Amino acid sequence: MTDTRWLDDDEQRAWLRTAAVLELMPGALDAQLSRDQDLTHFEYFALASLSEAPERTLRITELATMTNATLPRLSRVLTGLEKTALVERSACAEDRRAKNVTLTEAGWAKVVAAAPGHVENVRQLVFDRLSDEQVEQLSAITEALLGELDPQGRMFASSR
Amino acid sequence: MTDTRWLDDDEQRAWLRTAAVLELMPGALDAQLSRDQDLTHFEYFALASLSEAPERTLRITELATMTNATLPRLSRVLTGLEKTALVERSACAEDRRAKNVTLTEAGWAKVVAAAPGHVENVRQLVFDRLSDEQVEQLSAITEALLGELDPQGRMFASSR
DNA sequence: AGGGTATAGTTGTAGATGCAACCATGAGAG
DNA sequence: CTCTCATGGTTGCATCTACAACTATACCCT
Repeated sequence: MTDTRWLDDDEQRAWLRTAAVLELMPGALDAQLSRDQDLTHFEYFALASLSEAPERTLRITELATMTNATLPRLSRVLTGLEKTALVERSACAEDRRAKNVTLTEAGWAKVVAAAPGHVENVRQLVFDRLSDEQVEQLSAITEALLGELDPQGRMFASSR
Repeated sequence: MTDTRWLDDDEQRAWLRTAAVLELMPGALDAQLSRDQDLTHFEYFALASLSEAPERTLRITELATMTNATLPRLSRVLTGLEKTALVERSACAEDRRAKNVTLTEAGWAKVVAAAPGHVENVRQLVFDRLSDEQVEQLSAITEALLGELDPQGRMFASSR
């Protein structure tokens, strides 16, 4: 048990602000999407992930990994999205334990409808306030953090 | 309704990474605290906020503002913390609608016990991976974001 | 004073989420 | 072959959270 290496003033300030952003941002993202499109940010992210997959289809487990969801959570969210006909579950030929989820036409239309408002929101919340230089810095910083948070790159299967 | 200003490649990359950090960090913070101290990050943050207040006491509403919690949520969390004798509620003399929450001795001891592990965790997750320059950049970036997310500085009553 | 409105806090209730238990299928060892 | 163990997915249950309704008190205006 060694002595604690406390945060110095700069680190302290950076952390307090980061923690505040961490606390506030999810609500800001959810607010716009649920107000305008009756979607949570998680649902949007899941639909968007499907929309970029080949055949707009993924294994449930694969989607869970990409969205950092537990399987039970995703299972119930999919049940909800199935009720509004945005996705469909189907059996998986290669592995009969598994299932595929596919984005329906209505689901695709939903993503297309939701994307502009979401992007506009992200712009207002983030990019309108940052210089080009800061965007680069943010990119490098978050990449470094993901080295610890997500060493396998689970949330970046497609984008790497 | 004007055309959407889509994100360019740099912005896209920065946002994907930022969204991933936003998704993963809360779990990483909660995991350490609940494993080692049987506290959620929210509970820790509330206790820590009380520990820095004058008399280790705050109005419930004030604490709710500082922690970005709704009043019902905070009310129930306080009930839990009261059960383990980490805080105490008491009537407020100046306004008989209001109540004060005070950190007990046991609550103070809990914060003292929890802080080193939490700081160590934040170090591993964040500062060990960033250069001094990047810490400064992160500070400036998050400050800019809070300008939109928290224009009143609600989460920074004490630290500004 | 008296009435209307706003604020502080708690509680009812419904929806979301995690953990653990469960069922079905697959993969490997003998 | 079949026994054992691992994996994919769903469901039960406990907990957490938000929204709305409610009580009590304060403030304001006449």
